[in-house]
This record gives sequence, C-alpha cells and structure tokens, in this order.
Amino acid sequence: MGIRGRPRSEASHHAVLDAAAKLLEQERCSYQDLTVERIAAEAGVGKQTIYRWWKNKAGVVLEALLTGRLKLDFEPVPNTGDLRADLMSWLDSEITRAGGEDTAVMARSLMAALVTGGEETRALLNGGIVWEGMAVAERLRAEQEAGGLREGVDPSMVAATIMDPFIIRLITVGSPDPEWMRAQLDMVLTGILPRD
Amino acid sequence: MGIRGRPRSEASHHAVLDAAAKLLEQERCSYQDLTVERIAAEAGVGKQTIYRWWKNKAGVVLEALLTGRLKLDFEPVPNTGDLRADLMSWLDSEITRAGGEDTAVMARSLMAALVTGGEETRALLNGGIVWEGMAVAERLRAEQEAGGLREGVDPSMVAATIMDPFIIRLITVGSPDPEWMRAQLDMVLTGILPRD
Amino acid sequence: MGIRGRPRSEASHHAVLDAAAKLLEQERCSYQDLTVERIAAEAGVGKQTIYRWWKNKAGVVLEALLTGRLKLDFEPVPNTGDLRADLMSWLDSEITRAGGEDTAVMARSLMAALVTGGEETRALLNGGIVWEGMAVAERLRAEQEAGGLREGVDPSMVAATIMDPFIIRLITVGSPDPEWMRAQLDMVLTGILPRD
Amino acid sequence: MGIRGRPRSEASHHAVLDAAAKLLEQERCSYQDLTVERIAAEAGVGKQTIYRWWKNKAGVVLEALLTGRLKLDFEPVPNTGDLRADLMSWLDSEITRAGGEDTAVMARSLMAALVTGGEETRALLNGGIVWEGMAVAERLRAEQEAGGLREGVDPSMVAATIMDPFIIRLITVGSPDPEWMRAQLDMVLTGILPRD
DNA sequence: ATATAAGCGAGACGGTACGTCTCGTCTTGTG
DNA sequence: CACAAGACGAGACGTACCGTCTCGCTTATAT
Repeated sequence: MGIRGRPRSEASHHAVLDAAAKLLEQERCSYQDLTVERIAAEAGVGKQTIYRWWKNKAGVVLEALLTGRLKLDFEPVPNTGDLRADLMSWLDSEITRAGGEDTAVMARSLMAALVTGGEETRALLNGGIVWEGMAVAERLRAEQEAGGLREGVDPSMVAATIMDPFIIRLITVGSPDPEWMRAQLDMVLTGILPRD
Repeated sequence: MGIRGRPRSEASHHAVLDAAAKLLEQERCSYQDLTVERIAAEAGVGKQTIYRWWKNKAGVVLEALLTGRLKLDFEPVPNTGDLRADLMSWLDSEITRAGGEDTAVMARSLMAALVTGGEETRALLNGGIVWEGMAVAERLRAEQEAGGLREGVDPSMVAATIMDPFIIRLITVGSPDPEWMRAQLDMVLTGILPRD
Repeated sequence: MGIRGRPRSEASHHAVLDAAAKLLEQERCSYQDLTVERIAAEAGVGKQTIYRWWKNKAGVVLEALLTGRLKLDFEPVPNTGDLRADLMSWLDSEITRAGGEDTAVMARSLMAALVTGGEETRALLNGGIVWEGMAVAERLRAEQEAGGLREGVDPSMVAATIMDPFIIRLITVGSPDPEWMRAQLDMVLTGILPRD
Repeated sequence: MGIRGRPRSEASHHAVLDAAAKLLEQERCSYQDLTVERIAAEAGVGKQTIYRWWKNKAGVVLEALLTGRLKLDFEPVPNTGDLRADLMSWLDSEITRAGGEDTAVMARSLMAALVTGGEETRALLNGGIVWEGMAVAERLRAEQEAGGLREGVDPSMVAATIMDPFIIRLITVGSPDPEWMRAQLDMVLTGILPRD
C-alpha cells in the first residue's frame, strides 16, 4: 500500500524558497522585514504550506541559503601563484563590493536567522559555517596542493580565521577597514610568534 | 538661565539597564523573550521612559553591555610566561564553561541586538567589538611588553583573530570543538606559511 | 467557485458583543473603564479579531445596543386607558429606578460611544435614536389606535419630545426632577399655546 | 496676616480658557483631539498650572463654556409678534447653519466633557443645561409677558422641550431634519391631545 | 533687606490604553 | 490529503495621553 493523499507540491516548495531569496536579495529587505506572510504572498502559496514543511521563517531562509538560492556572494579568489598577493587583492575588491551595504544586509539576515531560529534551525548548518567553505578556502586548497602551506594546516580553518573577523565586522560596523583586514591577513599568514 | 524642566532620572536610567541585564543574565531569558514591557516592569519604570531615551530594546541591551552590566563573562587568561600554554588552558576551560549554554545564549542575545537594532544602534559600538578587547587581548598585551610577540603585531587584532571564530561557533553550533580551537590557536600563533 | 478562506466566526462575533454588554451592565463599568483589551479577554478573543470587524470600541458598544444586548432598560408603560395617568405613573417609577445611577451610567456610556466614535459609528444608528422607539412610543401607538391622540400626531415624535429632555437630565444631572418631568409631560400633552 | 506666596496668575487663567476655546472653535478640533498638553502649549502655560486649578480637561472646557468663551452660538429668535412663525423661521435658519457641522462638533464636545468628566464636572452645570437658557427661552419669555402663552407655562421648560430633541439630533445624526423639527415645534405649541 | 512661601514654565516620570503587526494554528472550500 | 485563502488567539510593538513630580525661576508677603 502506498502513501495516501496528495503528494507534496514541489512547485510550491521551490516557489517559497525562491520568494524568500528574491525578497531578501532583490527587494533588499532585511530579515525582520521579511515576514512569513510576505513570502507566502510572493510565492503564491498558503501560509500553512510554509509551516507544514518548515519550522519557521529561519528554516526557510536557511534552506534558501543552503540550496544556493541565497549567497553571501563572494567572488572567487584569483590564483596567480602568489597566495599573499591574491588574497590581498581579493580582500580589497570584496571590501569595496561589501561596502555597498548589500552584503552586510545579507550577512545580518543570515545571522538573524541563526540567532532567532531555534536549536533545530542551527542544526541545519550541520557544523559547517557557510561563508567559511567558500572562495578563500578554495584558493587555500589549491595552494596546499601546490605545497605552499605549512605542513598540517587545514585550509578551511584558515578560511575561518580570515573570514570570521571579516563577517563580524561586516555585521557590526558595516564595512570592514581595508587596512585592518590586510594587516590581519598578513598576520595570519606569517604567524604571531617571532621567528626564532 | 539654566536648563528647564525635570532632569532625567538617573535612578530610572540605571534601573532600566540593570533590569535588562538581570533578565538576560539571571532569568536566562533570550533576547527574544526579553520584552520592553518586562524590562519596564522589572525596573519599575514606565514604558515611555525607555522609549524616551533609547531607540529600542537593542539600544538598551547594548548600553547594558557597554556599561559593563552584561558581560560575555570570560575569565582572565593566566600568565605563566608561556603564552601558548596559557591560551590553550584558558581556551579549554572557557569551552567547558561555555558548553553550559549560558555563554552561547548571551552571545546570541548580543548578536540579536546588533542585528535587529538599526544602524544607529550598531553605531554605539563605535567600531569596537566587545569581546575582542577582553581577556585574550589583555594577556597578549602583557606578552607584547615582555617582548614575546613578533614585531608590529597588534594584540587586539590577534584577539579578534582568535575570538571571532570562537564566538561564531558559540553562536551557531553552541559549543566550539576544543580540538578545532586548539589547532586554530596553534595555527594563528605559528603562522600559515611555511618557514623559509 | 465559492468564497475562500476561513469564514468569520459567529461564536467570536457574539462573544465580543456579549462581553461588552456584560462588562457595561453587570460589572457596572463605565464606557471609559471598558477597554478593548478587557472585552477581548472577557470574550476569549484576540484583540485583532475585534479590530478586524469593528472600527473601535464605540462600534462594538453600539452594535451591542442595536442588537438588544444592551438596553436603557425602561419598563413598558402601563395602559389603563388613561394616557396621562399612565405616563405620569411610569415617569415616576422610572425616575425612581433611574435614580439608582445605573441607568444614568448606561445612558452616559451610550452617549460617550456616540460622541467619541467617528461619523461612521454614528451612521450605525441610521437616524433612529434608540431610546425614542421604546416604551413611551409603544404606549402612544396604542393610544393613537384608540383614537386618543390629536389628528396627525406622530407617536415616535412625541416619544422623542418626552424622552430627550429626560435623557439629557439623566446624563447631565443624574436624576431628573420628578416635578419637572411631570410638568413637562403635562405641557407636552396639553400644548403650549392657550386654547382659543 | 495675609496670604504668603505668589498669587494665582490671572493671565494664565485666562490664557488657558482662551486657548481651549480657540482650539475647539477655530481649529475645529474635537474634544478628543483637544489634549491638556495642547491647551497648555497653546496657552504658553505649564501643564501643572492647568491641573492646579482645574480637575481635568472637562473642567477647563466647561468653564470656557460657562464664561462665554465657547458658545453653541445660536442666533436670537426674531420677534415679529407671531411666535409660531418666529420659531419656525429661526429653526430653519439654525438648521442651515448647524448643517455646517461646526455646531454639531461643538455640541458633541460639550457632551463629551459632561460624559467623560466626573460627577463634580457635571456639578459645574448647577442643574442648568446650557443650551436651554438661550435664544428660544428668551423669545418665549417675551411671548409670556405679552400674554401669548397658556397659563402657568414655564418658558425654560418649553425651551428644553424644543431644544433637547434638536441637540440630540445634532449630536447623533449631525443635522436635524427640518421637516421633523418643524412638525415637532408645531406639535409642542399645539399639544398632543385632541381639543375637546 | 532678606527670608519664606507659593505659583510659574518646562518637561520627565509611572502608568495604561490604543491600534497595528506578526506569529503559528485552525477552518473553510477546491483539486 | 495537500492546497490557497484567510480568520483566529496570542501577545509585543511603539505612540499617545493622563495626571503627578521635580527642576530653576519669579513674585509676592512677612519679618
């Protein structure tokens, strides 16, 4: 005997995620201004259909993020062979783009979803913090394969070390100070302790 | 001619901040469960008195934080002369304490205040991210004076590099993985690039 | 295709009107002390449900009145065949009852609703002033059918002529002077101009 | 020994009453929109000065009325010798003027003051209902002296009998029906019972 | 003169109701 | 049975107004 009743509408499923992404991204509305009712209206979907499949707004937004409908939208890091220079130039250009506030708004929205959604919403992350697996980690993995990293260094950990302060500043201040970020990058690459 | 009208009641001012801190800290209630009405009631103050002096709940919480009524409450880092060992043992004990969820709840509350308060609320931070100026930075300044840091390294920047990933994990996952944190600390101290 | 969405809950509709009536009548609370929140609580209804269907408190009270849940609660006028005597005795007993303040409070509440509600609230009256269609008008209609009124006299108009000064005194002074009211009744019945 | 301290400022006293009258009359604001704060501001007076001398807003408005700063502003009734015709033409012209809503707004304001002010506010009336001692009563007194009224008829009572239904209609419906008012006037003058 | 006392304008205070908003659930008829 | 629509109970939000309190200042009488 098979399951009874009408199967879940995949059209509605996608429409909801797309609507959430569109509202956050195109309408530039913050996580707070994004209401479940607005998502439902934009998606042409009943509100109950959202609550049937997601725990709450945070769940929708997070699934939109994890399925790539929302991005923090960082460019790939160039690879000229010079890791330090590549990261420096990438940082500069990202700060310029992020200075347009859009990335900051998006970062705050994601943080809001994580912070206001319950434990189970955070569990969706599965331990992986989104922005850490992206552009910088990619470049570092390439460098590692080329043997350009110290023995035993984990590229994703380095990415976290560089990106987390960046994101924190994006969220709190709005646009990170380029000087500070470059100095931090330099410090992370070189190490804090004096060479013996 | 002097100022006119009844002066701002410093008693009420403090009562509000204390009430907000008490509710968040002692009653262990999350930022969302903390309502302006409850703060007012706890402080024995009219709601309008809060809105007269603060833009919103986030403003109150942030001022409570900046005036030291709320802390992320990290212990001082011990100073045995061995920076690496001191930070490692401090990290271990903080992770254990933070594993009790209280610190995570508080960190999420602060983040919620930052993220849901408007631009002007964030401006109160004045570019200083709270948890970065604390325990770790202190220990690093001591080390710097003892000449234990590489030339030109900024202790507060190092603190950010260590603390921000910690806070991010505290917020998103709940309790940071001790292994990961120790490896990250080690990496930051030593540097990413291979010694030439 | 029929109408969409959950239909209006008649249970809530009635519960609100009943609650308003009960609070005004049984709890003897004045129109000012009657709050929308209290009505909602008493009715076991969300505040928004009230504002969804009524413009304001005045609208609720007026509908309660027009649906008979609230009355100014005048006794029927006796009919012994002697109009003048019947009205006189009725007036006397009503003044005694109204002297208990309850009727005065209710009359003030209704007036407050009319006066503080907007134009559209008053429009609910549809030109009919509530207390004018009641006890006195009934008795006068009976008299008219028995041929006891002057040709062309409108019973409801007479009722207004007698009741409006009564209500005005009820509202402003509290309890109308029996002597005054009897003299006024006598005057209205007989006419002001001398017989030729 | 005389009294000590600064005497009551008559300037402020008048300024408050004038301000209340001006706001109600010139700014056409309803009793509800008239706040104590607005009166104080308009009068250039501290709020406490109002509460020092009046019980509440209703007290201020009522004193403004009783001191003639506010009027229901009825024209005098003409006296051509023909009482019926004089009252008829006066009624017609008053209805036309009152149709401009201004009189209705004012009447509602006074009623609101009476109904929302406490018992002691109503006591200020001293049993005299304001609109009843005015134009119509004057004309009737003149007629009485000329012997044009039935023996023993009290002009002020007749005025109440004519004016109260008028005021009630002004308050509730906005503009009384001229036909109705003329018929009522006629009825009151002639009497309800058939001539024997 | 100078102290004492009350009134004054300004405006913050505790309190409370307002009317709006959003959440997450419930209840229709339709496919 | 899931769906769109949309009303529902709940309750926080931020605003408005009430009537009181607290400043520094002014204007009197009483010493």
